[in-house]
Amino acid sequence: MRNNTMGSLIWLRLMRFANQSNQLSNEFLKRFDLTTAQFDVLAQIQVYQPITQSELAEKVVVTQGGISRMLARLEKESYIVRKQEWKTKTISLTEKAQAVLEEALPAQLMFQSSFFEDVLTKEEEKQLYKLITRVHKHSQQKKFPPE
Amino acid sequence: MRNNTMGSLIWLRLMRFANQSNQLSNEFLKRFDLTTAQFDVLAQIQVYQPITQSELAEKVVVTQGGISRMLARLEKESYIVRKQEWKTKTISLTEKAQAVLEEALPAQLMFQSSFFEDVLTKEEEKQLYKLITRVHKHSQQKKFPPE
DNA sequence: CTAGTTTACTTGACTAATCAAGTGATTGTG
DNA sequence: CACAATCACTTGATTAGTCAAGTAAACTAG
Repeated sequence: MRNNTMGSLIWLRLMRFANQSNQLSNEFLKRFDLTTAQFDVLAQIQVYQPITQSELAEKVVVTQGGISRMLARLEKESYIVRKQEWKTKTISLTEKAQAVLEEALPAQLMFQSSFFEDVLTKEEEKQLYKLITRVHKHSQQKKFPPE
Repeated sequence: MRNNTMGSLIWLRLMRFANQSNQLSNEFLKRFDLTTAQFDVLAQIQVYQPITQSELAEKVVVTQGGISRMLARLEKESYIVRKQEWKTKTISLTEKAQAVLEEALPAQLMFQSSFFEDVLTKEEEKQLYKLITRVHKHSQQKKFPPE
């Protein structure tokens, strides 16, 4: 019926795994009162602060509108401050966010790693990273799929 | 600064790729007037119809509430019909959905495959599938992360 | 036969995203 | 100098999902 190709099988697996691990990550981060999306944004800000909204949007691969809303939420929870500077808004972390990240970041890195370390050898991890990186980079070139 | 582990690097790549390819898939399916999520649900119904809502929710890994809303949308667009049977609602595809899928399904399978076929050898595809399957299965066991 | 439990589904409040249209400074250019 | 274009950001409408509380049918006692 559905003569699945190898590629479509990989795709399904990948999507289901991404979904699943995202949910588990949300569950995990609940103890820090964060969602995966919020953590991702805060971690990027920490690395690149001070940063403008549009730059940040690019880093986390979200539209301008998306980042605007996300930052509005994060500001309401006083994780970040936005300073109007010229026409640009410059974003940086508050003490609160800094403190939360200090705990959450290493924990989350461990958590993420555990998905792979528990079942793959060092060699296999490297192999997987190599393959997924190649696939990812290729997909970025793909921007405009042929009609 | 961020002493990233191999695992956390893989995770980031995987998530960004899942995100990216999901967006591209949405763009691709626009010609059929479908989103990736809708396509996924319709394809599952096609395989398993007639099926109940709760069974379907499990297949596509979404909550009861989520599937309820999704099916309400699909019904409004008359892609599916829901027949109350006892206390259960049995779902099946309409002619319209059947016709759309006939075109969309092979196209989408091709599209998904192209992410991998273009950059990996047959051998590497098998390797990637093996690794991601192991990782995915492991994540399903993981259901309740340790406190 | 009525009361309580379970099952299947819905719904309200929320997070997170998209697109497209709108706002409001800053920067050309005639 | 004024008008248009551009840039950075916001916002309304919509899709897609979550959780938790609610409804209604169908079983399961006492």
